[in-house]
Amino acid sequence: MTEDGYVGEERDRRLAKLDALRAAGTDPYPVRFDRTHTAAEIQEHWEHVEAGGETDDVVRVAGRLLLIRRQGKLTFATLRDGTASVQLFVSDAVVGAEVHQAFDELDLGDWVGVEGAVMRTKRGELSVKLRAFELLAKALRPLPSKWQGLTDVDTRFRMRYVDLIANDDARRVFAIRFSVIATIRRFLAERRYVEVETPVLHAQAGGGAARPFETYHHALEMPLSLRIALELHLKRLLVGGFERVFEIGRVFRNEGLSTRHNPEFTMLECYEAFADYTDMARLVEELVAECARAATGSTTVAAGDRELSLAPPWPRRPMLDLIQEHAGVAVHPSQPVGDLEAICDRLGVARQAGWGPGKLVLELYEKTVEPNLFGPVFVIDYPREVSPLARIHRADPALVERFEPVVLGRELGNAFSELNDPVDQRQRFEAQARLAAAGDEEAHGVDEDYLRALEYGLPPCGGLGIGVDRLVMLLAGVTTIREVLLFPHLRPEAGETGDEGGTG
RNA sequence: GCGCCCCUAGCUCAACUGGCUAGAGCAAGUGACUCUUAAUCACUAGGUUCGGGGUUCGAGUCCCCGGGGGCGUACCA
Repeated sequence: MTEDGYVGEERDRRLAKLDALRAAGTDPYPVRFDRTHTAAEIQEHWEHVEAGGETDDVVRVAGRLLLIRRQGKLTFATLRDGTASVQLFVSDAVVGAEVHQAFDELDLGDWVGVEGAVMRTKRGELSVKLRAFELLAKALRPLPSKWQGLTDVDTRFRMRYVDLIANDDARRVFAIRFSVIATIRRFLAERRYVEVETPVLHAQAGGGAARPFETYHHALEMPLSLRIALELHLKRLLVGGFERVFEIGRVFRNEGLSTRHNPEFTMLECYEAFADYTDMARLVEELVAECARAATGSTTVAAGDRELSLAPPWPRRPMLDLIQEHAGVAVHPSQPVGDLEAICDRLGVARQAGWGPGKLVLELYEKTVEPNLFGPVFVIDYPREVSPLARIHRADPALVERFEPVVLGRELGNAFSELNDPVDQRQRFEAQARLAAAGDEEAHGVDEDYLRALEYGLPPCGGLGIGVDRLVMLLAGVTTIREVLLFPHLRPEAGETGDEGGTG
């Protein structure tokens, strides 16, 4: 292949400039720059300056050069930092032809630091009237088209740094992401939740239904799995006496990729002693509304051509009622398997041999109800069989106290009144182990240490998991998870691990 | 995994039914220009059409193999 990312003569030209700068005694990569203001601060503090107005207020600002408009003995340039943009006004009359010439040697994409007085041009653009400048870092590669930006999806994700330079929308989406995560931390801290970090490497993956990534510890000579959930360690901490804990952490699931699935993704899980799933539902609706307000300024988000209000309270709807409503059938996980199988077949819901009644009911819900739920809505009370970590429902032993918040036909998370009976938990684990032995790669075995912890006493508690990436997608109005991940998983580029640079 | 679609200059896109030297805008180079805003104007340069093979007088275009990506589907958060 050609040299990776070869960009033609332009790069050679800029490399030659580096040599020329060094020969002239200029370091193209100096060590630091003292700035007095960000671009946003300049825009804000000098907003009052009128068109054509000059000030004696000298500022030092640094950023990347995005546009240059040369106009004879004047040059206008657009400088952008992490906050905003500001125009640079360079005039022979101020700095002399020599400095102006040196400024014009800069290329689009270069990082520069400048010093000058704040002014506003006759045409009304707030500007820094350049007095001196310093190249802070030379860019060797040209920026994408200033007008069309970078649209090739593969390139945008592979070279996210360029995407962030070129596309306002990429920066908007990640600003929402950072705001959501900061809001979660603040929201939970205000409610006396403690943030903890638990292991990523597990001897036994558990806490969810998913196939894990397997790895190997050489010194210990043992296989390890990457975690698929945070749950079991966080509940151990409640045994230890923490009353409210949460973790925002990366979990890993060895499954297919799609617009909604990345092999690693960010999960929030939190657990609260003495609470149940009704408390967690209130927590979720308030948390999501607060994230929406903080990230977008509103609890209303656009959903295609409709508007979706996330303002609490959200309706609570039993799963079995919803199936009755949407599919027109009354089902219950205590019904004989054969009856439920017949219902699935009649409704065209695909099933596999060996599924129990709970799994069949869940499947009916997922196929006939969930895609049609605009939301937000809490779907409550799940079959016991498909919820091995949830407490049996106080009013119906075939169900558990569990809910999923559903928005736009997709679940945002999962929560229960946690199962804290160690004897019941052992039976549930053993049922899972039988599924695993029968070939279910998403079922897991008996976690003896977790059971031992439960035997020391887990207080009654509510637990919650939220897919943070999905929440960000919702608030940012994007439809693929890759848009909300800074570096989504991609196959390696051709030649990336091979004999790259064969011609270079 | 499976199905359908896409890959042309640094970026964004053209190129009829297989037909002349693969074009354009931006970016780049040279020149002009003291209030521009995607500055403008003139000129110049820039291509392994994703890679490999094949069919054909002739392939960006058709066929086969491979690579990467997108969408849908399955599983899930």
